[in-house]
Amino acid sequence: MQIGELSKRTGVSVRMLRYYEQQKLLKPSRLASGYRDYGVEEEETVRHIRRLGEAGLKLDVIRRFLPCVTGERPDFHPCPDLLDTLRREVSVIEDRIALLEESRLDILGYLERADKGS
Amino acid sequence: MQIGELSKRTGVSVRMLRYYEQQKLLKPSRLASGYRDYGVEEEETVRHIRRLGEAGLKLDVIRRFLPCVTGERPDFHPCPDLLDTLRREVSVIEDRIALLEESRLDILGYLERADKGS
DNA sequence: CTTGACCCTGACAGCGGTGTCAGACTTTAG
DNA sequence: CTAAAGTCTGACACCGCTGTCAGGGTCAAG
Repeated sequence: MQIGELSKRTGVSVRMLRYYEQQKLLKPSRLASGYRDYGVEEEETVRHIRRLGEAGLKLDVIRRFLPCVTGERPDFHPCPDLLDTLRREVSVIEDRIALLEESRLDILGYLERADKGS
Repeated sequence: MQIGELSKRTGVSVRMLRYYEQQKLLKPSRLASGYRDYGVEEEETVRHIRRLGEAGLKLDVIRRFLPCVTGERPDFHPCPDLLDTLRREVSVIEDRIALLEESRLDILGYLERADKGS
């Protein structure tokens, strides 16, 4: 599968797919033409990247984490500092969720009042 | 209260407090010296800004929303497009929460496996 | 009066991420 | 063969946000 196809399937721009490769998150093989050639599993990998990125993980953290997520290296023995990073990341995510829920209520509360008032 | 004090109380850098003003989110009065002079209620306003910003709202959206949040204008009659923006924002926030929870489980799941494996 | 802490404005720079453009090559369809 | 669509690399530029620095004023304590 080449890059345009993967882009369509994942909704991630061609630009960003190339960027992910530059950041060593993807390593597509190349056709004789030089075109990138992605395997089917890369589609799922891209979704993982998006999810984790959306959660606020920096790409360099994702890069280290990815082999575990994709199961590419189930035996992967991460260095303790990655584990620490991830544990910290989890609590950051949890804080973030809490904040989002507060904000959500802020806005919903206002919308409700606005509905009543109109 | 001047800017350094407000910064200490809110944990928001002096730089950002000035930036918020430039973005019309705060309008402190000025002392004869030209120093900014914040009222006590601004402290709460700043926390609101942070919460909403953390939730992904852009400052220009927050700017329009703020009068409602602070109750500065409880009678405020927002234009419908602000309401639309906010409704959309709520669903973006909800999507974001869902994503965060997925990511959280991704990471927790991995950490658990790593603990077992060690 | 001097010193140090605080404040002012304005500019520059960086972050991670993203779009876009130019110039060149490849592939596919007509 | 030709034209259109897809791809390649590399660069430039912007976004929102944030830090930092320079050059200068203000204020309170010694």
